[in-house]
Amino acid sequence: MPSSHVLPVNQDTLTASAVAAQAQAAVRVHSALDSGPRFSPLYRQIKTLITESLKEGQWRPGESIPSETELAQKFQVSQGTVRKVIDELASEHILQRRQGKGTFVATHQESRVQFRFLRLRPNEGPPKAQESEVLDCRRLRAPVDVARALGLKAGDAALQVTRRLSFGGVPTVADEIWLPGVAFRGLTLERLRSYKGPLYAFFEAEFGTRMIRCEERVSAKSAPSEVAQILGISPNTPLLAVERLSFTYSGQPCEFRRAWYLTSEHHYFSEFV
Amino acid sequence: MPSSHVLPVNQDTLTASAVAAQAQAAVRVHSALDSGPRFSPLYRQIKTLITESLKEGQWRPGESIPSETELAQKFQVSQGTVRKVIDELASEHILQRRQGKGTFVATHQESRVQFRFLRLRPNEGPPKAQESEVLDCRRLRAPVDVARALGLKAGDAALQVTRRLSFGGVPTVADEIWLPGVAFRGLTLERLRSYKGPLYAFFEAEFGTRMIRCEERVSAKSAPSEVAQILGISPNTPLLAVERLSFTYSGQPCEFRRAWYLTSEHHYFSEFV
DNA sequence: AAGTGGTCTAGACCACTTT
DNA sequence: AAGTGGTCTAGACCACTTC
Repeated sequence: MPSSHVLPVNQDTLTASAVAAQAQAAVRVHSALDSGPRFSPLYRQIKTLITESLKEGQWRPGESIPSETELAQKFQVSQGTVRKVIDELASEHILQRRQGKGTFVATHQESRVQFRFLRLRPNEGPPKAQESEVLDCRRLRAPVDVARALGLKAGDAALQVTRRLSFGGVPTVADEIWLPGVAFRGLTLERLRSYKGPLYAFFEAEFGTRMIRCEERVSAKSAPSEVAQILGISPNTPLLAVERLSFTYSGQPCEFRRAWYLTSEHHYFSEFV
Repeated sequence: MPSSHVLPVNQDTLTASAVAAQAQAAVRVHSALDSGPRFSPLYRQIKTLITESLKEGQWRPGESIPSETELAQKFQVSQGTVRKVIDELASEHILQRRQGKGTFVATHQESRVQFRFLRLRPNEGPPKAQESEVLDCRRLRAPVDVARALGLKAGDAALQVTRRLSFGGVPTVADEIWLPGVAFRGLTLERLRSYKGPLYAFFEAEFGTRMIRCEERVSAKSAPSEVAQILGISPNTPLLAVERLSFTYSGQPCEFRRAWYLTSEHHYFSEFV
């Protein structure tokens, strides 16, 4: 399995399928292990290859990837098979199709994306203007819980960013963001403050770390005094305590957030099907 | 082949209402040489027809729908077009495919489904056994806020169900469920208490109301005294206040819930991509 | 063996965008 | 006009389930 080339076709599986286009079964490499006839359909193999390319930054966020027909030729499969791959990646918000233009790598730069990860909505009226103040940014050794969340060893280098978010001038969120030190080498308070736009767009543009998925764990707690001070509220006000763990392409955790949401004028919105 | 991409009417194999719907779709001819009104692609028209059939209860939850080849014949399209429709409905959890067996109408009876709408997870360890106590069920006139949520007129008949949920014997959730009176005529405390299984399974089996999607709005509040009493906690304990609005096939709201979650040993889990 | 969903192909044409 | 994604077809074969 040559890892030297991601664009070139995986010789083992794909050229074989080209030769035996009619007899696909011949291509299906049953995983030589004894665990039964598990095979990977072509579109899965190709999805893996394309995901690898994205992981390695071969096509960067906002750029276009090759057309369906080009990819079909490259992988020696039909356009329909490539389509199925792109359909899936588009439904995962990893790629984005634009009819007549091409297929693009999704990015956090777009306005519609920014709202997908902002679950806080005003109880009434339209969304207010958001203001973000970076209070601090320091390089520390990862505490045990942070290290476990990020898949680091306790004591590894980590970055801690503290912020205050306000909506329409009202302080509403206080949070603490933890990042792995190695991936975010060179992050400073100044760079954070000078960047305009969403944090994830900053991460993706400046550090090549693209967040594609995240988990949140929410509970209700009384405001600790430090948090109450930041938000300008009285201690023991009930707040939402939101822990967010974000993941990048590879499924690697890339950010851990501990946030406090004031929900007197806002609420946390969640929809499911 | 119909180059106009309009469904033919096949009277034999369809119910009267389905035929009506189909005829309606057939009217949408691509009449325009110059950027006239948009017409739906075939698979959208077919998706609408199938959704209508589900709405009308032509195939009930848990039952199988006709095979892909049968549907393709009925609608006079290729199997691939039917596949695309079913793919979408399956991704929305409205249908469920089972290889070698057929395609089935999704149901709340299944264990894996029950967890999709239960966002409360233990902070540590595996999920504990859940116990549901129905405290009361009464027929009332809908208060203004409930009426607005459910799309009723204030004062319309409504049902109010109050419950207490416990996990591993620990009271954790107190909620109040509001249902439209007409759709749930005949619901009584006894029937609720005698039914084993998830509430949505009960609704779908006994009242033909299938919940397919819901929205939740979460905030942090101090426990009111009535709630504190039900949960056996001290008043003013911070709780999650969760308002849920559920929708049925047609997009019609069919349930409004006001719940209080104790999050000392549990948290509200949310994942997004 | 028959029936179901799952994968794949090759080719056609449509709609949209850019040149 | 050329290139892109979007829809649709007809047919093949595979994997899984049931009879």
